[in-house]
Amino acid sequence: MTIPAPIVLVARSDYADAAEQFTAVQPPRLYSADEEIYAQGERADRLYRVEFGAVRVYRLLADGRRQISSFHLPGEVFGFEADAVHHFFADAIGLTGLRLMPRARAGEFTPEIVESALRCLVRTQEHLLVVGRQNAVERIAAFLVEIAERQGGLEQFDLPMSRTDIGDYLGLTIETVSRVFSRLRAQGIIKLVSLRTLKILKPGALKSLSE
Amino acid sequence: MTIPAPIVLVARSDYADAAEQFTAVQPPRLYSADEEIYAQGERADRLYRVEFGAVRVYRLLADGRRQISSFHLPGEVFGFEADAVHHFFADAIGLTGLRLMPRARAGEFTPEIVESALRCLVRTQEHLLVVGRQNAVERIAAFLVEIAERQGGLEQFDLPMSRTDIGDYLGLTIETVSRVFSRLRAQGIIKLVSLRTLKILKPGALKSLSE
DNA sequence: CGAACGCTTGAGCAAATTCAAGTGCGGTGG
DNA sequence: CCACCGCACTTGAATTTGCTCAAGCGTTCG
Repeated sequence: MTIPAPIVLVARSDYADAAEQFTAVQPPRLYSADEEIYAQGERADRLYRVEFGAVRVYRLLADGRRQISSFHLPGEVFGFEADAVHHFFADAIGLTGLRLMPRARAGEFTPEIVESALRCLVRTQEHLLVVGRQNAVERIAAFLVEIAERQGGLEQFDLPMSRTDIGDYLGLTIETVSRVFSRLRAQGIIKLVSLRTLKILKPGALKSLSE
Repeated sequence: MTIPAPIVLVARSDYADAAEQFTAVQPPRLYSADEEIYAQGERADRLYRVEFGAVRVYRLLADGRRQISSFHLPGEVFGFEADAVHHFFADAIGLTGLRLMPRARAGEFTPEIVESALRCLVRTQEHLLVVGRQNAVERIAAFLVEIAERQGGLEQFDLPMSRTDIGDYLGLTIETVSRVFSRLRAQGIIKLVSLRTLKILKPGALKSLSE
């Protein structure tokens, strides 16, 4: 089969503006802890970039069960939707600063933004493997490895989110999260400097637990 | 805060070509049952549109556990990756025809393709809720509703995939899938015309089971 | 200083998995 | 055309994992 020539999208000079909208000197919009950024059913006409703090994107069942589909840390872009309406909720975990950027239709994306969306897709698909096929210990290990890497690969870092958030991200209850943390601590694999500050003592052991 | 003007990407005349590459008269490439379409680690330089048949996209753990992140039915586009390398496997479920389309970098997408990718993202995130927070009955019900809708909303339709595939999509074992099918059948909610042909007798009941 | 909230820990339980037989359908060959 | 074979699926029993319910701890904040 013959491969046709690549498809090329060419930008107008708006491109430069697009990049600037995120790096502009204007201050980010502030959100306090647990403040809603958007809700399911709302009009989806913006993208967001995390300046500082952390964000959870989630969906709810009628009876209140919650699944967090992603956390977003500084530098990351979120808010992608297939049509004009949000299918998810998003809110700030702690005090958070976001840069807002308008979006209209799908074609009106810069290459970097499309790339962000694709990274988000791949990450979500990878997360599905964790939630669908790994046990509690593997899920927590994978989570810790992921967060450590996303925070720059340091062995000590802060968990911006609560145990409840972690459970709702990994499809576990808060009690199971707590028990696994305790077990990893007992095995000398991690150390809880404080409730929300974690130190990875045996990175190799943690990685092998996450498969 | 002032909202900057929308970003607009303007296409060259290549745009028309892009649409044509999928609808061209040349025959689709054929894949036999279980034939690999791409593998993890391979170079990702194409997109695929299903002409007929069905495709599974999945990931494996070292010990062979598998998570299918998506099924793709006729009309759907798949093969999106964040960088130049595939993070997943894809293969044909039965005899399948695919139209191939080259892709290079993320910016080189038509609006329709970007839209496809975003739909894929939303669908994956929604699937995460099913796998992370719903029980076996709810998962199967949600799966059947989803497949029925994607096949045009008919009450009778074929399941292109095996029970093993369904289990690996929903994060369940094949035995649990089978037991739930039997239970739904005993309750008169579904009827198995044959092993792979299913009729939904009580669509309302099924939908309420899927939450 | 006290209350509230987030977290931890324990005991019992339920849901889904594992292991182990069977069953039946579809395909192949006599 | 029928019988047989193999594989996918079904069903059952025992086991395990994670959940529910409940109590206690400790930190933080008013």
